[in-house]
Amino acid sequence: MRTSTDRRRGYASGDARRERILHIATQEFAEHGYRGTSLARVAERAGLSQPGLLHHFRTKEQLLVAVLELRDQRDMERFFADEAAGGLDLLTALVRVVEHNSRTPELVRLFVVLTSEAVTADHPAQDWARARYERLRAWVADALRRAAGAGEVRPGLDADATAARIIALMDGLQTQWLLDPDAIDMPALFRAHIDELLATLRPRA
Amino acid sequence: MRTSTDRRRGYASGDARRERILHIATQEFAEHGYRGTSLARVAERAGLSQPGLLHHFRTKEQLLVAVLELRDQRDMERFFADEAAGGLDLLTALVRVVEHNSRTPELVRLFVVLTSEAVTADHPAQDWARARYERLRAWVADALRRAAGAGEVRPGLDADATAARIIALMDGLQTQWLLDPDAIDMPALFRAHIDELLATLRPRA
DNA sequence: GTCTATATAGCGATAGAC
DNA sequence: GTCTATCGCTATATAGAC
Repeated sequence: MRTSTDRRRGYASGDARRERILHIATQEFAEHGYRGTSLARVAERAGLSQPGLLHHFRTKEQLLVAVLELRDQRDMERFFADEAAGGLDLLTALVRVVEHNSRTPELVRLFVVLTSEAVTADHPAQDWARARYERLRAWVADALRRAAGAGEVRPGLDADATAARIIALMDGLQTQWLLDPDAIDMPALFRAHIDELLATLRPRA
Repeated sequence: MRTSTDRRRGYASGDARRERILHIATQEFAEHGYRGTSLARVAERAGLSQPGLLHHFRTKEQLLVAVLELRDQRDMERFFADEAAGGLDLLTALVRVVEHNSRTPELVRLFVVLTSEAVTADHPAQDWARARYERLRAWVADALRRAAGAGEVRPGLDADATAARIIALMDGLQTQWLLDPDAIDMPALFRAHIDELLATLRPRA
């Protein structure tokens, strides 16, 4: 929460501190989950006291929400800066996303941990997780439908089902990969799936 | 921990109580994860005090281990009683597993929650989760290799990669399904994947 | 085998001074 | 905006009586 005094002064230090807190909180939530993360530890690593931290984020839950919002925003920027992939190009763009993910395990861990923690009772990230999946599925399904409309795809494809399965595969591979990175070549496995999918999707393939 | 006194008396009540504790602990771990579960609540629901609970399981971690061991054992019994599926029959058997899972959401939740919680730092279920995936992958991959040896499958199949992808899909669908059961028809989506896989696998398909 | 009582520690959040 | 001090609560685990 910025005050008008901050704003008059340019609020540089306030925003920098806020950013730093969010950065560290992201790491801690990824490492220990929401329940396993302690505000005192986040505060200590950010170089302020625990009540000092709660001056910027009134509750632990608000800190989590801020972390999730920042991540969603950054991911969107990253993807749409890459390209506005319509139709089947989206699938090869997703392969690049997975390749990028394999270089940032801590962010992958954040999503895996929080998404699954969210299926427990009364978890503050529940609505976020549900909405995120809905958005992802709709996004992939729409691209498939556009591809079908453009004749890139043989008719009879169930776009929603295919979208759900692509996302499920991405997620499932992430968990196996985080637990045993040497045994699981996540990008190769995902690429193989997309390649096979494209082979069956294309008309007269 | 049974004592010799229990054993002489037939230890009926002791074992029954132990079973009851494990049953309730399974539900609690599924609902709240390991970190979110309180021994006091498990004890209360089991009808004894919290130190009374710790008489049967010396630590919270040992209670978790006992729950996981019991689940693994029950699942094995269930599957191998169903049939000893070798070769490609295993894949249709997996479809039946997913159908069964869709009728026991709480057990699915247990695995989803604990497996993902296990990717956090210093989690007591980490070794269990890693070993379980290794076992599952080897099991599916071996069946695929047997199918290839019997000529059921066209040559050139990467059994390990295919196994990892099948399991990843099962897992990813579970998460989406738990968050939004009405939007995700988990068994149908998994069956569709297996059907397509079988179509590409069979020689001259 | 189970209890009460308690040790010990950590948690999130608030009050109020500066 | 940040601090110290503290409240109120919950947690796991132990001691010792019965």
